[in-house]
Amino acid sequence: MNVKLKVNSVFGDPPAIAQVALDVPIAPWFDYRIGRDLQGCLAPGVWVRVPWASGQRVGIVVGLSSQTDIEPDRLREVTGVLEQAPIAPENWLALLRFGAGYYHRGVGELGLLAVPRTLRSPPAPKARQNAFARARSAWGRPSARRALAAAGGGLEGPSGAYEPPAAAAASTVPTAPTSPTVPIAPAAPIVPIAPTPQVSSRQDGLPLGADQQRVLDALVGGDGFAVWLLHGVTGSGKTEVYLRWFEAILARRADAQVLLMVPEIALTPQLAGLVARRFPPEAVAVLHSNLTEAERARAWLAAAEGRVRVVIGTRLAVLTPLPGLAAIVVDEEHDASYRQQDGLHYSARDLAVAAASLAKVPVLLGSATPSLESWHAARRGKYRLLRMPKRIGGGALPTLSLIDMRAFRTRAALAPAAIEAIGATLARGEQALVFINRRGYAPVLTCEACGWLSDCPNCSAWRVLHQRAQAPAAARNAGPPARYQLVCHHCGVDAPVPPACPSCGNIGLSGLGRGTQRLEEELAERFPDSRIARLDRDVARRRGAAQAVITAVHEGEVDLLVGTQMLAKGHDFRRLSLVVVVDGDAGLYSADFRASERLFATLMQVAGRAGRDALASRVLVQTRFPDHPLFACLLRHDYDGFADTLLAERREAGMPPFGHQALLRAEAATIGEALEFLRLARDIGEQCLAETPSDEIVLFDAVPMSMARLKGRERAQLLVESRDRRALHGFVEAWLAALRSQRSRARWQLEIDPAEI
DNA sequence: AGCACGCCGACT
DNA sequence: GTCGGCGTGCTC
Repeated sequence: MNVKLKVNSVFGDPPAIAQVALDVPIAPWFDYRIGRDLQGCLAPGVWVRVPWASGQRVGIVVGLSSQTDIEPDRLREVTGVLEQAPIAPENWLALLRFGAGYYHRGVGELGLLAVPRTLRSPPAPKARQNAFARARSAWGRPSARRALAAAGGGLEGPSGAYEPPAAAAASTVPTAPTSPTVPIAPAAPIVPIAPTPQVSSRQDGLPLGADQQRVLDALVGGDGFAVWLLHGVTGSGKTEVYLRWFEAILARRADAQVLLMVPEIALTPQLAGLVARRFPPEAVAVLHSNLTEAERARAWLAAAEGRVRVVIGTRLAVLTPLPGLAAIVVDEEHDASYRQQDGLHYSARDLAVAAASLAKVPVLLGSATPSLESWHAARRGKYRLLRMPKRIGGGALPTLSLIDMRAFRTRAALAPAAIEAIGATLARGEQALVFINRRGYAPVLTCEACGWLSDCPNCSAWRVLHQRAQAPAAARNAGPPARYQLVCHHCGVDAPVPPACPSCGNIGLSGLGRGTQRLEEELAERFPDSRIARLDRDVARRRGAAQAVITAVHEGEVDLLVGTQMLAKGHDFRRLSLVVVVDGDAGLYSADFRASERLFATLMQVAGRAGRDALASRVLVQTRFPDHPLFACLLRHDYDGFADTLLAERREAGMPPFGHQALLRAEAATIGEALEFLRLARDIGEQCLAETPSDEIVLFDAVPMSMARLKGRERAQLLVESRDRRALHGFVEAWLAALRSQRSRARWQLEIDPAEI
């Protein structure tokens, strides 16, 4: 490609061009002329208003330059500075630059993602008050912490202003080192944090356990950037370690801020509540997707101006500017909800590590079942491994056993042994949990007689059932309709479903992982006298409904709890002594190579729900594959064994974390159009490779996606793999440039490190 | 991504 | 006669 030639140099040295990041996905930034009145007022991190098409937009200056290659007559002028906005700290800008480069997106796309809408929309000329000023002045009011109270389960913050000791009140809001001659937001008092617990917590007054103390000592003794991987079983007291570490860090510097990332606030109310009670309420901000716009603006601004010391949030919180960032904790770091699944796909866990590195501060990744990526990094010595293998208070881990479902040819969801165990538990007056491990996996085909599974002739992946796209009318009349196909999501190979088992000739082939629909009826029939409650997405959609169910369980108003994924997390039910996992192998065989890693984590986690209060507890896992090595490790509570086995497999297959992936997804009105675009993209990719030979890159064939017929549009995807991350990113850069100049009716998007394929 | 402009169906 | 469907094109 030829380089472009037009460079409009501007006379005089003072940079006359501002590079402004906007939330517009067509360029990394946009150049604007700097008018005379704004000379010297602009610097990286300053928020500005700029003209955009027929309107105005809010953006952030990310650079200054004396030249541009935009034609002079198209170049427009910065309208003005948002003087009420806090200057973006350098650590945040650095994270945005890194993230934008890594995900091949614009700085503004990433950076403005987490900025509350009210703050990033251009101020209305006739608005009574500036959005920033409004959000700022509202923070002290009790209503501002309603969200915190909700998350924390009934926290009542002191009303009115908090009066800090004089020493702390003297400090000011830190500003970016690049801060130019722009008025700074009024300094707010910083809340001091004492190094000792102030309010009661679960472990208050108790000394830390030996493991906890050892881990805390290691953390507190660290300095500068480090990634710590804390592998601690459920109930080992990770939360208390986080809190004490935070207290130590916050006590060191009056402007220090810490970030606690959690998978989903609504599902980890205990953690949020604990933190909220441990620190002065005005020192804590909670950021999650259930906040109202006003709440979000207040919390975000308080964090961005350094007025709060502790920020608790879900994945988006990693993109909050924190001028005093001093440490990050990612709790349950393996959790899938750290990955943004639509729009701009990113991994908040990975960004947290990058943020820590760029800010030269430590980050702690905590989990009972670390992601294989993190485990591998720890094994290589890149991350520092810390262990807490025992439950605090010497509580025993639950006893796990398997129920072999191959013995039952009926479609009943529960085996007799499971029903019997539930009955015995209820008879003792204890609680039981029936866990449904349902997920939207495309099912693998299996033979009910011999256990054959639809493997792929080309790779180490499984082929999964796809509903065939509508066949052309001519073909439809031609013969028996082949409604299903077997498709490999990895290499793209497809074939009609065989009429009989290729291994034993049996006719009974079926999709794996069906048949939990009747579960509740079955339970109601079997245990008519028990109080049954259900908790799943549908129930949780209603505001407060999930909390109501959980409260009822805590108060002993429920005997039998039936639920999905959301019950696997965080909750600590005291009288729960039995967990039955209905479909313990859902996802064991799936198109997605990460499915078994997720299954193991889910099963370990749900097992951790049982018996945290010293009741002798059991976990029963129903499966049709009791010989699978995953279960052997699970029964022994052997994470290491499982992870190392899986790592060896991944190494063999060149899969992450040993290989790296990018996924091109396309969406069009018909599957034909989507595939056509991807085939073209593949040709273009091959050309890119021919120009810049890099034998490490593998482009696979386009795969039509069956499940995703959203809004009448069809989707397809194409996988790219490489052993060498740099080579992959270099290729992607060139490939994207070529693809963008292509016009197609297909809508497409490139995903780095795809979560599911 | 928004948001304009622009050219064809069912409604007061 | 209009309101409105979303196809196409543009934004420093």
